[in-house]
Amino acid sequence: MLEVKRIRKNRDFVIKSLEKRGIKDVETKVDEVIKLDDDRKTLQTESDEILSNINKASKKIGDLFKSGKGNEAESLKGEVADLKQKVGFYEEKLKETEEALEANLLEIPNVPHESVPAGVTEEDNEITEDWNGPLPQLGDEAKPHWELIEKYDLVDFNLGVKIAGSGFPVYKGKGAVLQRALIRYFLDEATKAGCLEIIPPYLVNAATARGTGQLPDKEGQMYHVTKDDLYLIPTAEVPVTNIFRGDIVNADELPYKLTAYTPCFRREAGSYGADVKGLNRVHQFDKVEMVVIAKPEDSYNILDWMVEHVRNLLKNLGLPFRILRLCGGDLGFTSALTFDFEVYSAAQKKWLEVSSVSNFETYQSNRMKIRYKNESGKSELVHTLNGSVLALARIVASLLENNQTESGIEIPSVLKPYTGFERITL
RNA sequence: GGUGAGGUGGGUGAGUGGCUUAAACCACCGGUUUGCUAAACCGGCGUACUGUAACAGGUACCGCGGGUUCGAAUCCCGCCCUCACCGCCA
Repeated sequence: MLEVKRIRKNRDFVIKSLEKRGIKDVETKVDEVIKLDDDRKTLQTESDEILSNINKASKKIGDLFKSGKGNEAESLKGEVADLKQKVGFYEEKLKETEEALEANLLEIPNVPHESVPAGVTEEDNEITEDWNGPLPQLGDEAKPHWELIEKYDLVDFNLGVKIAGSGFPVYKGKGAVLQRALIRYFLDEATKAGCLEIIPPYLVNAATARGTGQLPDKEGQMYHVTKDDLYLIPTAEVPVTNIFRGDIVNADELPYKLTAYTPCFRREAGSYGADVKGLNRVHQFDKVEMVVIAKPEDSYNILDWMVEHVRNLLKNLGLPFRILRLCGGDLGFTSALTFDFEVYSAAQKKWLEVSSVSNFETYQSNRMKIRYKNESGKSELVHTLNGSVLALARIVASLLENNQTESGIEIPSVLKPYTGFERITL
């Protein structure tokens, strides 16, 4: 959530920036927060003063008893009782105000970065880098990936339905090996780029889900194990960023660059049609994620660095891709700036989102209280960033479609050391 | 799942109702001394809110939430978590 101090300091700028998201009544919401914060301060000051008087009186009572002046002590007790009643009232008010303040803050999304274009739908996203080479031209006999999968027996969706339900693919043979090869390749590249590899828990508690903002905004997106009150992770971002929840990290060690492979579980309630065909949108998919904890002054350089990392992966895989700067309306609730990567899936003739690289600035770290000591020794919130490097299912879809030939599916050369085979054939 | 023990600052760990303003030690930072390093000595060393031009000052925090009391780390109740042993088990 946003920092109240920042809202107070830059009220007009915050309002103007939030309007790029196309949400209503921004000004009202912002001013409500400021008003509640004013109330909170007043109440805090008043209740603190009374508490201070109670503390003084209590000390005095102790002294009076010790020096044998029991009578005076008894009359003081009466005064304290009055004060306690009064402070009870203020404390209750204070608690209500704090809760209202927090509830209001949770409803305000992150302030978009100045470079974010105003806009409502994905049509308004800015293509910052379009594919300037030729798109793969496939012959008439070209098949979409769900037919290729069947032809070469790489993934079995029906088996997944039998075991779990729709949207839970079962990878088989070379399909499974290709999957594993991609995971290893992505992890190796992230490690080479300086990331520490993590294998986190795949189930998380509510506090963790709240930390990265999945709760309360995206509750319906996650699978919930009610018996133990745990959530299946929708992305490695959730457990990995929460490693630092509540910490004051060592400034000298920043930035922390982490990477993790995890399966990702998403309920995708309400999805239907061509969107969910084949591997386009599934309930369980594999992803390698990168998470960075950075000093505020470094975070946008790191964002660029992450974008460059993803660009290189896609280049090395030989997949046509484009990069989008998300507009205000399409930008995630907690993000300040997001670049999406889309690869072209030649048989479907569709662009598929395979990576989303975001800077959350202090929005997550404020909720999670991740801080560091700046040079003058003051605690300051860190910036958090994350990005997919990359999401597997759709990479596989595009790879199969783009690389199909009459004699089989060609494996990109960077993957050959990992797969151990050069093409997928009948 | 059963039984027991326990949760105190960055770490170890003392503290069973008011000289606790959380001891002491370690770690860390600064200083003195010093060929260098080390040692010794001195000082500093939590978080949040509030407050101030900046200091100062105030309040809260000893797992979490309630309660008793003029006063709670300390007493009472509930919850959570950790550890150990047993059972089951990759």
